Amino acid sequence: MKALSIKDIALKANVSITTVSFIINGKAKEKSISDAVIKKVQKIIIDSGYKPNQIARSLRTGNSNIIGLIIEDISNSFFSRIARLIEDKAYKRGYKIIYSSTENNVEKAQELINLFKSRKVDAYIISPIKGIEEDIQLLLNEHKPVILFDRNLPELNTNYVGANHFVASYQGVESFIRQGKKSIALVTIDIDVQQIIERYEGYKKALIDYAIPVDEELVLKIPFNQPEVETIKQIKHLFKAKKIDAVLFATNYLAISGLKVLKQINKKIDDQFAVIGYDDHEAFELHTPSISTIQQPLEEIAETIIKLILNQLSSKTKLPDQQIIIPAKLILRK
Amino acid sequence: MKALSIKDIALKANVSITTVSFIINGKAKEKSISDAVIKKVQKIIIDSGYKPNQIARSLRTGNSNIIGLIIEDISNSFFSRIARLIEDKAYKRGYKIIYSSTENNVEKAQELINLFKSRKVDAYIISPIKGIEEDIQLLLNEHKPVILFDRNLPELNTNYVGANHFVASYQGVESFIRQGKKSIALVTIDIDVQQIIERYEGYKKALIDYAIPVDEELVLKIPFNQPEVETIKQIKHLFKAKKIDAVLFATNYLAISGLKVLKQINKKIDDQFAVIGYDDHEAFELHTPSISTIQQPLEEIAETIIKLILNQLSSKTKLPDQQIIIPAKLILRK
DNA sequence: TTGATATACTAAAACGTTTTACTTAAAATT
DNA sequence: AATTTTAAGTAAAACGTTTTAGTATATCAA
Repeated sequence: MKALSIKDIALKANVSITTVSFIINGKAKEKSISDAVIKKVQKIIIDSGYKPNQIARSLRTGNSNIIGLIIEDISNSFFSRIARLIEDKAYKRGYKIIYSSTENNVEKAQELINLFKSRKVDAYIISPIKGIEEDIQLLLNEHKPVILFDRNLPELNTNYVGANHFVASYQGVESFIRQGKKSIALVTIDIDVQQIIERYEGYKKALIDYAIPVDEELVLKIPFNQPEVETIKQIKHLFKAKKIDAVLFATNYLAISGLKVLKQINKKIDDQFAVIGYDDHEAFELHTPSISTIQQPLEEIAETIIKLILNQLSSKTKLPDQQIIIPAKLILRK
Repeated sequence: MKALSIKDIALKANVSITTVSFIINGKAKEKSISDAVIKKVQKIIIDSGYKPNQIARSLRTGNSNIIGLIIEDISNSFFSRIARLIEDKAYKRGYKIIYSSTENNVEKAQELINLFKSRKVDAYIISPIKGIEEDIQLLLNEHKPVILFDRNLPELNTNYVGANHFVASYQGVESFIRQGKKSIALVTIDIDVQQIIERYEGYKKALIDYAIPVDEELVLKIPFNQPEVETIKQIKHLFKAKKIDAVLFATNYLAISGLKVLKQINKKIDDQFAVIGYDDHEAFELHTPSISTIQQPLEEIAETIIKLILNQLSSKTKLPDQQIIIPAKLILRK
């Protein structure tokens, strides 16, 4: 049983395909189709359950009403939450989102961009990784709206929405210092992306501003994409080797691993030892004691991204690029 | 700068479009195209960076190498983890996944099915809700492979992959009873889907088998989709109103809410009070004490789903429907 | 030498839309 | 009465592929 086509509808209504198309696309008035015909065709469409073939439509028009979302890993709660928010907001405005994970793998990211490109998505929301600058530049050359988020690629002239990681990280460390901490560790990730570097810079700047010597041995850079057991081993080693009274984790999964270590070595979080996580996670609030964290304003980030996209899609001329930095919030928990 | 088309390649190579198409699709040998021509065309394709337009391809062939995944909520870790696994496995076999959340909203689910249908996805993986039986039946009528997972719709003749919730729930309660618990609560969700009902049935059966009277007041059915504050209120009320020594939560987010309540009312999990969650969650392991849980074998579920789909896609005849029930595992933690 | 078969390739239809550039008749304007 | 404008619609091209049904030449078997 083949699906109905516009031809079938035209046949049934005894009008031309063109007329049906005009009616479907709301151009009936402007193309001076009579009310009687409009009514008749609309009734047939409803009764028959006809749905236009979007593939044919896309082939003809070159667009799709679909926005492609490329993220690092959908199973990370930061990304899945933001994906959900973006999806909701886009949906309300008549756009669908399709998303896929890169796993921080350059080839996979490139393939995804090509997949989305060949599917003619109207715009791209990308949490990028180093190595895909050229591929993104190609999108920009084709005048496709591209919004980077979470991580910026400064060499690219496009839009970016992200949190102020430098300030957030600075404030986290500052709060440690105000509690009288002196030996403050940073567990971060060994990857050359701007937002991670900013977190490190914020950490360093705070120490310097408060005249605390920066000890590089207190900075643990976890290799990217390594199995969690390894990460746990390294964090455990740091905690044992150095006398530490506070630790800032640069991502939520590092913090989760860190909390597992604390549990394993039976080290308590208390007046002697403080922890701040990043990006929040349900486990943080629930933990005993609750874990303070640097919270990115997901709702606001999602909203900003969607607004930027829609502005661009509705404007015929290229809008100026915007770099929107949204403050992150330090949530202190006891 | 328009994208290259097959026509451009044909022109450059001084051959027909047909020849190029055969070469692209690996049919050159079978269509007896000479090696020299194959080489020449392939070189031009590589050098020019030509990528076939998938939309045109889909329009012509009616398929897309894309599998549609429809889930309840991508921000729920059960779904985001399984989405990630499915994505990985499909990707390795040359299929892409596009996914979207229904939020348990019938209309949204229907729209998504229509979206995917109009995008000509080759197969559907659906975590269904009541009310979309007809829409799914339409897919089946069109002979599209459909795999339901997590929840079954028994009135539909199609494939299903899910965990054995009845047994899992039974075993959870049984383990409570073996610990000497008598007043065992179930916090579940008020929704008419099979896998949730099974969890309730397993709970009841275990109590009956061990001659413990079933007290309906110990079963809290949380309305679906209500804000978490409400849920917390209701659980708090249950814990205060009744003398309870064990509680089984029927989903991971209910367990999370329950743990928040325990924290708020400062009730400890210890020899006097036991908790089992469902579907696992990073917070469970990290919690002090760690929370036991009923773990669905995500990896196995994902693998089974993909296998079923690929079998169907590669078979010309309709394969018999399969209902695959995979045991869930009770993970006891201290 | 003739008909069959293999080799090497191609023209054109088809997929289902949108959109441009018409046509035809009626109404309005001069 | 002749011309212009408006109303109501339509034919056909175009989007970029895949695939069917060829064609033309060379080779082979009888």
